Order: sequence, then C-alpha cells, then structure tokens
Amino acid sequence: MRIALADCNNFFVSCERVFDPKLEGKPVVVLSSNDGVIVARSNEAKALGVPMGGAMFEWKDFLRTNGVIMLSGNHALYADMSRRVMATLSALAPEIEIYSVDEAFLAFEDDDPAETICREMRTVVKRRTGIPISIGIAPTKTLAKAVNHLAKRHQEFGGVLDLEGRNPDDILDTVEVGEVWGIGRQYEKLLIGSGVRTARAFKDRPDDWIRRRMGLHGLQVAWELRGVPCSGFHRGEGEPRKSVISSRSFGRPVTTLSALKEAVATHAAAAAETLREDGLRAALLTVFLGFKRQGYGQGYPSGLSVRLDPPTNDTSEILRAVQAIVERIFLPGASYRKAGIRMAELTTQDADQLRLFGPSGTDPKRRAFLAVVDKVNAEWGSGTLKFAAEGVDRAWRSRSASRTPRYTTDWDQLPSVK
DNA sequence: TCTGGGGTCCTAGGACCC
DNA sequence: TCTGGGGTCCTAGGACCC
Repeated sequence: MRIALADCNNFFVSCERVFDPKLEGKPVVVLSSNDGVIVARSNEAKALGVPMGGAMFEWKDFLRTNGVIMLSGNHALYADMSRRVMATLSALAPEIEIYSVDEAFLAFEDDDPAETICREMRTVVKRRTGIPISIGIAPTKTLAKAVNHLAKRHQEFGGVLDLEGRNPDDILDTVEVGEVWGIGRQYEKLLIGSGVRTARAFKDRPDDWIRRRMGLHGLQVAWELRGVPCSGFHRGEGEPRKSVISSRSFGRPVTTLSALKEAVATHAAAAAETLREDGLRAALLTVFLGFKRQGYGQGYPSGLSVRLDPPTNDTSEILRAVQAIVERIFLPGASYRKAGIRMAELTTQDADQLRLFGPSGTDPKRRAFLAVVDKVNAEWGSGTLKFAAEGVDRAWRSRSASRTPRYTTDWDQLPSVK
C-alpha cells in the first residue's frame, strides 16, 4: 500500500480568496478568536516573515505598515469549504481518511497509478472548490507528510511529489528535524542539542537511543521515516471522538459570578449540541476557568469534574451540573480571562444501559424537545433558540473585529454577483 | 496591558489490591 | 534494623497535532 497526503495550501486564506478575489496576490493573515494570534498566512505574508502563531499585540504594527490584510477567523465558512474539498477527494480516491479540516490521507494499491490520479485530483479540486492543494506520496504517513512539504515548497514539482524512484535519504537530508510530523518544539530542541539536525540523521539513530529520550512515540516516528508503517489507515472520518471541548477567552476580563455562569452555560449548551449531533452522551464533565496570566488566583484550583450518571446529552441536566460547579470554584475578587467545559467518557446513544434504579437515559419528551431546539438552530442559525442561563447581554464575548460574511452557510450572507 | 481553540496519546507516581 | 513482587486504576502533566 502507498499513502498520499493531500493538504490544502494556506487553507483559511484560500477560503477567503475564493469569495474575495481582490485578496489574490496580496499578503493576508487570518486571526484566532479574540483576534489574538495569527493562525493562517498567505505565501506573501510568509515571505514577509510573519510567523504562524505570532501574537497580534506584537505584530499588529508590522502588519499594518506592510499593508497586510487582517481577517478574523470565519470558521463556519472554512468548515463548509472543507466538506466540499473532502467530498471531491472522496469521489476520486479509492480510500480516504479525513485527518483534519484541511488534510486527508489517501491509500493506493502498489500498482495504482498514484501520481497520475493525484495530479488529476489537484486539478479537479481547484476547479470545483477554488482551493489549491498539494499532495505527497510515500510508503508511510510520516514520509507522505515530509514529501508533501517539499511538493508545497518547490514549484517545479507542480504540487505533487511521489517518493517512488527517488532516494529517500536524499529527500530526508533536506528536511529539518523540527519539520518532521511528530517532532515538536521540545523534541526539536533536544535533538538539535544532540547534534541531530535533519530527518535523515534522526532516523539513522539507534532505536534504544531514540526510545530512551522520546519514548514509544519517537520510535514510531523514526520507523515511519525508514519506511515501516506504524500508524494504520482509518477509513472515513477516522476514530470516533473521545471528548468534546468548548472554551473561549473573554473579550475583556470577567470578575462577577453571574457573567462567569453565563459564559460557562453558553459552552455547556454548545457542547451538548455537539454531543447530540454525533449521537453521543457523556459520563464525565469538567469545567475549567482561566485566570489572568499574572495576578490574584494563581495556584487556586480552577477546574472541577463531576460524573454524570446516567450519561447524558441533555442541555438542561448539564446546565444544572455546571452551575453548581461554577459556584463552588468561583473565587471572589479574581479576574478571569477564559472559561470552558469538557465532556468525556462518551458512549453512543444506542448503547444506553438499562438501569436497575432510576431513569435510564433521557425520557422521550425531553428528547423530542431537544430535537426541536436543534432543528430550529440548524435551520435559522445557531443561537436562534437559547437557554435562559446563557444570558442576553453577554458583555464577556470574545472580539472578532473583521470577520467576513458566512458566504455558504447563511442565506442572508450569500455573495452577490454584480 | 495585550498571546486561540479543539483534539489525542503517553508517562510517572500514588493508592490500593493480593 | 531489616522492608517483595506483581498487578490495576486514577490523575496530573507533558508532548504532539492542526
């Protein structure tokens, strides 16, 4: 089997460009929520030296002086564009594993004309969705990732690079060790400190040397670079999810219990909706609050978990649990900068256990009620129906100063053709 | 003064059991 | 003063990914 990695180029920026061609050829960045950090850059912005993850309070002036266009993240748009890209890839590839919003692994048999198919895919995806992609082909996922980087970086490959027929060592000599999939900042530092600078030097280290410093995971990365598959191919969407998180930092510091409760309730409602969408219930709920970086409250416990028995996805039940937790962990006088909730130990709805005592699962009336809420929100926009606990005024909401319209997911925001 | 949000997996250490 | 060996389960923390 051979693996291809198809990866959208500068995905968020490319999505924006589909609907606003004026952005073409210009330096553009897309920002995180609260317009806090840079999460996507066009090639022109990369060329100016703007880093991924750069903090806006440091970069704003530079971006302005250099005429870089700044956009707040429009994730409804990106999710919809992602669906279109993945649907197109699925139609053309024999097997697909969707890995992230902008990447998919494709599996080919050894005698498939992989490179030809991939070049065709690249053309069709661009034509149907407007999104440019690059593809790397190799015997393992980690190698496909590395080859994909090179396909993206070097024009002459035309966006598709197949490792077959090339000497892997020559390729891996040109890949810095920190660029390897699975080697992050900490391990990069450790490896460079030991004189290991390239992907090739890393994979040529003895197994026990790697194992001792980087555990099982590091060993797997090395083996994959040597061409031995260790990560498996998961058809479709991959593994079922194990947790749902909803969290956000506040637009301004929050100091009151009531605002905190509203914010956490909003996350609870969002997380519960995701659970229902995926047909899941949660048995473990964690609420966490974040203090300002420095200041009163450091070291004070800011999170607390409770079990939900029986497991549930009912917003009202979750809200009750959540409100009690917030009251318990609230520290009067502290300044909070973020809040969130995590639902874990997920089970599928139909795996509901019959219980000896007490109610088993959500009763049919509640279920019907929640289905109506979800349906209305799906049709009329999320937030059309809200629970009272989520609040009305919501001064704590995060900032998103320059979000582009939801061109493809909201009837009122469709692009108009003049 | 200001630094995202949503995920996964592994490891180490403590509590507990026989 | 000496102080086993083999398990399991849980949690916290750290590492990684996009």
